[in-house]
Amino acid sequence: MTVTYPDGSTVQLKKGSTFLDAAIAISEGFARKVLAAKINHEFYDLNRQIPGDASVTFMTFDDEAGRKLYWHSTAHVMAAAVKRLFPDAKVAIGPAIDEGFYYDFDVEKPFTEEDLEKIEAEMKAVVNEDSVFEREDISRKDALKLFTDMKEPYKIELAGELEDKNVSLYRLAGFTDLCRGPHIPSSGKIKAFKLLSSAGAYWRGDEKNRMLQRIYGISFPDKKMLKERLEWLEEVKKRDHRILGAKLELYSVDEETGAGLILWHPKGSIIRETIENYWREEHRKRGYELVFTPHIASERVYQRSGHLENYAENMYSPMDIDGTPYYVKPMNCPGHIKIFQSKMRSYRDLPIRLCELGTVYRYERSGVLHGMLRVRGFTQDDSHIFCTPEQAVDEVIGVLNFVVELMGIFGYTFKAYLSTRPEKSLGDEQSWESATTALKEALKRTNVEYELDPGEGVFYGPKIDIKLRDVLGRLWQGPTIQVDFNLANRFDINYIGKDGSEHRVVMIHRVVLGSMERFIGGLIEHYAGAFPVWLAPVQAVVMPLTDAQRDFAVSLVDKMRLVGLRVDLDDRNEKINRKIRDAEEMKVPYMLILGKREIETDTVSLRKRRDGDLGAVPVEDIIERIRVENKEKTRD
RNA sequence: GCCGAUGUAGCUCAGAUGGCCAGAGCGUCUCACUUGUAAUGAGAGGGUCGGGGGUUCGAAUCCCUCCAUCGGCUCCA
Repeated sequence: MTVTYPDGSTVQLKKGSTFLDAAIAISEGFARKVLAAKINHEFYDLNRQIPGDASVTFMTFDDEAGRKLYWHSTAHVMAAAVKRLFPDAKVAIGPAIDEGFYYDFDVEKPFTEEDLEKIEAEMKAVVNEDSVFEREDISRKDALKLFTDMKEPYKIELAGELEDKNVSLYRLAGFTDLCRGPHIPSSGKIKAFKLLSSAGAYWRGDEKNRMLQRIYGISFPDKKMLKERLEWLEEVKKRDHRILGAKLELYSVDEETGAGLILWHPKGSIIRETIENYWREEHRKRGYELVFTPHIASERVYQRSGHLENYAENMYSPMDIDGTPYYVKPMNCPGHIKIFQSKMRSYRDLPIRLCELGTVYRYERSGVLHGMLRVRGFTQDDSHIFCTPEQAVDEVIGVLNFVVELMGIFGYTFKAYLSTRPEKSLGDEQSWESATTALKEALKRTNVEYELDPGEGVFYGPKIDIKLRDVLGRLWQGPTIQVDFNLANRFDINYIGKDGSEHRVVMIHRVVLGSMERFIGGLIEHYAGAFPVWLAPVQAVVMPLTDAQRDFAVSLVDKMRLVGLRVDLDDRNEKINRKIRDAEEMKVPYMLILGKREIETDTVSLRKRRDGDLGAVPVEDIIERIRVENKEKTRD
């Protein structure tokens, strides 16, 4: 038979040859790397026979599919180890995830740290045995009987739901699992792995179900890769905004004040204020109008908006004002709508772009709170654009261009997702169709690449989600652009058209930063606390060597502050080494060292954080340098 | 909310099996030193041992309960 490789070359193999044979035909070395094979979109284990003439693609750890099956296979190894150590454990599911794998088990007692170590040791044994993954195709009926005999209720449930008449089983080291496959040929292919954590997880993610114990892990074909991965995790830990936020005195959360409520300290406030000022400027430039709306509103408006119907579980209990219940606002939309409706609007007035740094409060379950990233009170950089249907595409384009520019300033790249109509949703098919088309058109015309996220839209309209990629390659929820039919209808938001009659507006809801809390929390990690000059709470510290330079230092600080720079004086009775160390620890971009020599020559010894000594520089040049970076928003 | 872990000075952490006034380093304050590119030295002050309740002659240590934090599940700006 003829096997065709992806590059178009072919090889003749005798009938009954396996995929491994086809890989060996390329080279022994390549065959060692190959994990599984694919014909069209169907995956095959390497030891399976090639069904006939075919175009075969091989998967290795270098491609995503290969990594996933490698990790998934490691999950099997882990399950085999767990079953050996805990024969009563019931197995649930064990998929690969973006970075690694997990397996859920139903056990009497949650796993402890020591258990994980034991499981790791047992996994090593399974790997050393170089156990082969054996596939068996059986009827669904037989599978059900098998898992009933094995007393594996979760597998019975899963097998019972499969549509196919036949299902596949995989056996490894005495452990039999219901699994579609494919797998790596044998457990010996796993060269390096580590179990990372265990935690409770509901069966099928539903809190009404029993809680299982999930173990997370990661594996690699090379010890070095595991080491790099563990170092990466260390780096993530070092950048944790909760640690850096405290160390750099940016914010705190206080138990007595309440969980999930951010206290912005002076240094954190400077960062926020700087971003907010920039944000306001950029919005005015683009024809947005800034507004303020109240923090509380009567229940009537939330009845009308539908929040009490659809969003009540995220809203706090009302307070009584003269017999009427009032709610703390969970969203800014009603306020903006009321401003729009305060007078008749002509098509000539549109688009109207109202924006607000609006602080909202939402109930979040205690277990989900997380530093600045998940809080109960936060300020959204919110905007609602009211426009005609014809203007919608251009408005979305405007927002996308805005996003591109703004995210570039912070050094983020991003990925866009278009979420379409979910099952539970409002509005007619035509509205959804035209709004989704408008979003697509805008993405196309701005050359923003996107992925489709079918059925992931909000109930009131389709949306574009933009995920930011930080320096460590992690994705963060960023800007969102949503078309909202619901509110436009509920509030009956109209404009007078050319024809003199009323028409429904198109309402576009969007945030660019998301919320100040989440955005800045993310920025802390993105920059590892070392904010660029324009955002740094302290841009420079002036350090006199001895008291003799103190007066000169004070006048230098004053001079720099006068031109708007954020400068501190470190005139503590400490050695210069100490002052430098402390400023480096606080991630201050510039250190200005003043000694006798400098004063004589009207220079300052300039030191850049992380880079070190830059030598003596005339005072004016230093001021200019920092001013330029401040103005240009230069990143390190 | 659920599962597990954790909570000792401003910070990082010691304090087996319950037993004299609860310790260290860093930071803070005071004094000395007047300093040349990542921690000068000495001294002093600082703790309801997360809150409440209980067991005990005696609790930071054991039990109950609440709160918060951390890792997840679910959800989300």
